[in-house]
Amino acid sequence: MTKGDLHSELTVSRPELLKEGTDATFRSMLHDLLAFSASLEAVRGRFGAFLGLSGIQYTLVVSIRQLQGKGGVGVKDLAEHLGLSAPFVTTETKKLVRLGIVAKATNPDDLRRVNLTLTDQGRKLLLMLAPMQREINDAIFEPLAAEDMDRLVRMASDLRRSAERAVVLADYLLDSDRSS
Amino acid sequence: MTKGDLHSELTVSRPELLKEGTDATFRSMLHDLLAFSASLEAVRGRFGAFLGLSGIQYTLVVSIRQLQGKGGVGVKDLAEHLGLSAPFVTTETKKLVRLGIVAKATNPDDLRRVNLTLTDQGRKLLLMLAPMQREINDAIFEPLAAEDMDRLVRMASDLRRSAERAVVLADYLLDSDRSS
DNA sequence: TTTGCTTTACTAAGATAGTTAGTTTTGCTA
DNA sequence: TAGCAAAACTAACTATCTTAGTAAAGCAAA
Repeated sequence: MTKGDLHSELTVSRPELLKEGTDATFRSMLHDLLAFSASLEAVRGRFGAFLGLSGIQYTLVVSIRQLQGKGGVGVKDLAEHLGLSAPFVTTETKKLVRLGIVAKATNPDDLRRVNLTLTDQGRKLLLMLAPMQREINDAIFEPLAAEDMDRLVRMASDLRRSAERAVVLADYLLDSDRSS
Repeated sequence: MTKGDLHSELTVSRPELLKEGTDATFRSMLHDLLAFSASLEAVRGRFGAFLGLSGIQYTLVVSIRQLQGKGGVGVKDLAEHLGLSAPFVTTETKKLVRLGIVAKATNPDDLRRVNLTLTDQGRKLLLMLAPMQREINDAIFEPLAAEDMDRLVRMASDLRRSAERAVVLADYLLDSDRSS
């Protein structure tokens, strides 16, 4: 079978990933990437546990800090930033408000909106976590040389965009398959 | 604040990631990596949908094909390969057996074990999917130059290992924090 | 200015993707 | 051969997330 063969069983066609005619290297790399991201999520869960939160609650707290700017961030913007549904953000932030980590106020310029901000306690919690984060994050990226690191920053950004496009493409292919 | 300051709010200490004294580059890279892996999972879900399966069922089918070797793969080995619990693999593979995609047989050499293999129909399904996979996978990695690709293979492998170690370290830090 | 469409957040209900605990059967070893 | 270990399974539960529908507020056109 050749590279362009429509009936090939190969799951990728880039020659860099086809050693000796198989896509084994590619599959192995994908498996590594998925395992890596599973560990990243697991670490996030540990960061949350350190603060008495679930992993997703930790992510919400960090994102609110990042996005709140001067006046706070809305439910919808926060949901979009994290790729979550707005109702889910509503219910989880309500829990964080009950815990005293997040404050919720109506936006005076648009009464439909809500301004989410961190409370003093929320900021304090994140500061308590920083030393542990530093140790863990350093451990994760320890094997990478300095040049690798710079390249990873760029590659992560490129791959994020191309993978998002690929999801759209997959939806399109799936749909044209269904209607054929 | 200096790099080694125990009270720094920085979440990483590698100088490559500290542009102008902030860890913004690092945080942004982490966000990109997590968004990338979310898209990879989304794509996996589309591959499953193409075959009438959930994302995790698709992953199980592919892993069974990869691990079955001559006589089939056991529930426990499959669960470990994917980082899942054995009971979850039991229930999901039962569904795949009902769908005629996977065959389950008692291992004659050890009656406690089970041999999971793909049926002819299962193999046929995966072959039907290959062209779409090739198109999607090529799209995902399109922005990477050939040298990037080689480096990514190596980095994925290194990062997988170091991140797994970091999870263990996080558990240790969490535990010593609890008991102090 | 009021009619109707859109946007924001919220509640309720439910799906999905897993887990832990406990049981049964088989295999292994002192 | 007694007893511990290992494999798979069942049941019950949990976390994470969605969709559908509702209510209130804003906006735009007649």
